[in-house]
Amino acid sequence: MVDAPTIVSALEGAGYRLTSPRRALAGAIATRRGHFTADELLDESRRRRLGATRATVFRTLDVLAELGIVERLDLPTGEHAFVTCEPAHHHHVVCSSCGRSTGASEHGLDRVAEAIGRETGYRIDTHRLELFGLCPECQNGAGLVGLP
Amino acid sequence: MVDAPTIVSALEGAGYRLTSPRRALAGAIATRRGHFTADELLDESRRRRLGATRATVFRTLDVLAELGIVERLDLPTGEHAFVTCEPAHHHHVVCSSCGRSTGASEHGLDRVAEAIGRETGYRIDTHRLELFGLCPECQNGAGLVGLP
DNA sequence: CCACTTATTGCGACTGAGTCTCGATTACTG
DNA sequence: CAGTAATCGAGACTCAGTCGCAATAAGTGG
Repeated sequence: MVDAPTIVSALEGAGYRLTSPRRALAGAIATRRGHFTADELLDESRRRRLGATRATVFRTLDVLAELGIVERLDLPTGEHAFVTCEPAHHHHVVCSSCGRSTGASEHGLDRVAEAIGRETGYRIDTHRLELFGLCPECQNGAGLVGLP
Repeated sequence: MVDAPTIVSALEGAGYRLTSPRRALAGAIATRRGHFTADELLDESRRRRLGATRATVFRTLDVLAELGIVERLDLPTGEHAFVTCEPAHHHHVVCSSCGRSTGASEHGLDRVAEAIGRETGYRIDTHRLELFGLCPECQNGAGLVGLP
């Protein structure tokens, strides 16, 4: 999770204009705990009159993804979703019950990638690891509480 | 890569009917070296009169994915593609230049997943690792030759 | 070899995510 | 405070993927 001012100043720092739809979306994204889809964000924008239409939501998410503030995620169902990322964590662990998500550090994954490079002869540039399972709360039966 | 008879007998073994669109698609898929999209397959079906329409292509790919003969892949661009898989290899390495793809074995990835589970408290059920880079041929400048 | 049952197909309409265009607006710059 | 260029809204559009239904054909039992 990332807070709204951080998102806003990242936009500013990268030379993007601070328009009111962008500020509003930054706020909406900051409150999200789990992963979210573009459509969920659009719904929230309509319900709470944030003043961001479909095109703007997608454009803003594109910009934020480019800045590394959110990351595109492909759920096992094939849906596209987004998560906010903390800079130090490069992989995401997604709860398959409640949708919460958290970052995870490398834990030697680069060594795995290296070994795979040696095995296959490929020169590996990027990799993507997505993990799915039950978050601690859902393991305790707490389940789908407290999510937006 | 997997050859056509293997695909056909897998379908048969699972109790699916061996229809002519399915045989034709099995053949088309077997010749693929890299990843391919449903639409590319559909195009080939139309060009070579394989007698499989859009719905059939998608339905067949669904079945084959369920049988583990092909696997859905999410390219970094967000496109959905498929690759044929060899049973022992559970991850895919995709060439970002020519699209060729090959399988890779675990190389300790399950230990990484385990460590991440411990770090985050999640009970990890499934993971997905996709690696992107340059295949040996493209590193040698051979590039985009010989692909369908 | 024939008739029956039922999975599968084709067709075409439909859905829903994401994109594009373009005129209007508005944030920054000087 | 005016100018300019980025951004926005609205809505048409595209494209992947799905669905429903009538027609077809694959496997089966006689």
